[in-house]
Amino acid sequence: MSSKASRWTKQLEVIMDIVYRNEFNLTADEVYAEARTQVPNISLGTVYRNLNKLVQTGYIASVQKGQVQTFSKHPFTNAHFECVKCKRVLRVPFDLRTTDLSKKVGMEVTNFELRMTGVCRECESKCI
Amino acid sequence: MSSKASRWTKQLEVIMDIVYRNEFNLTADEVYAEARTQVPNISLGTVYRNLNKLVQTGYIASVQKGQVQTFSKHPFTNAHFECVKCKRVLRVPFDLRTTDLSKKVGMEVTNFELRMTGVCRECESKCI
DNA sequence: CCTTTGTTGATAATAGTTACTATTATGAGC
DNA sequence: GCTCATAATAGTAACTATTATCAACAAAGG
Repeated sequence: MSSKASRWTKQLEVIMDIVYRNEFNLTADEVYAEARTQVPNISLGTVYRNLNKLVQTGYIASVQKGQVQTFSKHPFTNAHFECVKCKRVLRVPFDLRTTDLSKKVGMEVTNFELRMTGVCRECESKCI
Repeated sequence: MSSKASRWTKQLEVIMDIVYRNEFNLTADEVYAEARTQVPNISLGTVYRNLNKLVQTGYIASVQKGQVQTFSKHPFTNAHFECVKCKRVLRVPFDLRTTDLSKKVGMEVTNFELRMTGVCRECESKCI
């Protein structure tokens, strides 16, 4: 149990709400832009702080895309294919469960991402 | 086939060699430090340029760890568990083949990484 | 040779994220 | 409600990893 009491702020609520209302992965900047419509002078640092807090407490999940961190309410179904040529990241369907992974690694997996790399169909056919 | 001819330079060779001699994933900085012992005035930009070139041609693989990109000769067996508390990244054994993945997604998968997140055993027992 | 063009080193620039600090606001106990 | 300790905030600077820029260089082919 943590020794430091966590406080429920307007900002935290707004950020949590944005992630939960959204179906897809959001970057911190996207959350920031959305949050500013509700709390005009909210700071980007606050957005990062609260997003990371929510990840650590397990309320939301974080997935790395290239060099940017993204956040979503979905703690699963994250399989991506990244093209080494055009750098695009494509979502691909994949059935893999956190419960199965937890058993395999012997630790509680709350989220996962399967990131594959290669050359996408488009670049392959273009012979870039 | 590419239209621009690629040249085999001393720097490219040194960088390729470093990655191939090493069993584990290296950051660009680590490759840079090592490369400087052989080519004292090599530039960090050159290291990045060549590492990315090697990734694109498929000679080496790149795996994202947190916010840093790492490079390795292993194009497979990349399963990691990242703790959301202590931020450590642990390697975990996992059997998953690129050939099987290629079939599933319908594109040639040259490399993949299964990244799981959760709370590691140590942090779990400490109740941080 | 001489031209073309890929590569390099040095450095500036960028992107994403975190750290710092004075100020504000939350919430537990009165 | 009011007080007070302190967590959280806004604003901004700093930091880290990576990429872009560019003059100088070097290899390959006529």
